[in-house]
Amino acid sequence: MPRTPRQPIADLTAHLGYWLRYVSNHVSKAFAHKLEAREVTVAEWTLMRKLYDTDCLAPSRLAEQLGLTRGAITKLADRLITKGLATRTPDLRDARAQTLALSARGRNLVPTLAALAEQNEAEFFDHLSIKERATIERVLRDIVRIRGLKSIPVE
Amino acid sequence: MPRTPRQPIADLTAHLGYWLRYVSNHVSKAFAHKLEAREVTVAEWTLMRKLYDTDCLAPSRLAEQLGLTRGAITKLADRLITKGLATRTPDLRDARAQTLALSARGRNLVPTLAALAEQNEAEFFDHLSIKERATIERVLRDIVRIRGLKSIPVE
DNA sequence: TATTGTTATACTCTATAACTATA
DNA sequence: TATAGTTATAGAGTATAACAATA
Repeated sequence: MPRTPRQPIADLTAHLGYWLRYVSNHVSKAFAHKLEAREVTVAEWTLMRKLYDTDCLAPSRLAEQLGLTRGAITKLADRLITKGLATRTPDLRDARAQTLALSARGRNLVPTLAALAEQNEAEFFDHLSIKERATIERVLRDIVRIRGLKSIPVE
Repeated sequence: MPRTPRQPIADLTAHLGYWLRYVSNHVSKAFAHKLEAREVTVAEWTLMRKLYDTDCLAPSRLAEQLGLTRGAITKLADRLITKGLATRTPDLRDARAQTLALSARGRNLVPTLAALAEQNEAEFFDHLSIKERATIERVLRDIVRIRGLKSIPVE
């Protein structure tokens, strides 16, 4: 049975992008699995982590800083509020504005989740030498800088 | 206004997992954008790429090799078939079995899409030195090997 | 009974666009 | 008219579980 001739093209595994994605996907999935027991998703964690550092923030500020749309922030915030991990309060000076913050429970949970993040990091990268680690971090940071990448991804 | 004390925890950007995900997400998104003009998604491309190398394959084989469920393969295959890029034919020896293959049009399209993948790769990684590139690829491959990662991600 | 594949359902993540209530 | 936020809708990506046909 004749078939259309196959033009030789590069092996997928010849691409750095392939390996990057392969490993990144697994690291993320493993982290998501660790978060599951706490009923928090990776995207929710990102939002919580940001609020932990800033105390409180307007949805539009969060959208900018996390590289998401305002609608996406609303949805994530809704879920965190439903779970009792965050609060939404109206701004007194501008009736259009809202402020998002962690609830006490949410704030208390962050160190625990951060420990899971550390554990995940260790599982995947602890065997690397200091030098390897430095090279990778530098190269990845360079790509972000050179390509002017915005938006913070989930992790 | 007193608030719950903030326990100091590691900066997100101290994690390799963070940078990996950051860059990987952008590389993938840029690739998805390139594929858009051809009306193919990244997951569809992965399937097409696999079929290009194997000529044809049963859904269950594809599921194993791409690390997806059979249901997911059915859905992806349905879309490719709707677009005229793949075909599904019953197996003559086992009436339960099906065989997926690229259509002539699908097969002809693969080199074009592969060129887009190359272009994407170049945009993000061309500035790396040979040594940097080798280090990263080796480290990522090692992680896959050491951690025994399965499943092929999209890209 | 085990296997192959499909279907039904659901959920996360994210976007776009329309809409509401101010400013 | 511009801005802040929400809501509605949609679609990719993926999973689980139930199911039909066949082995």
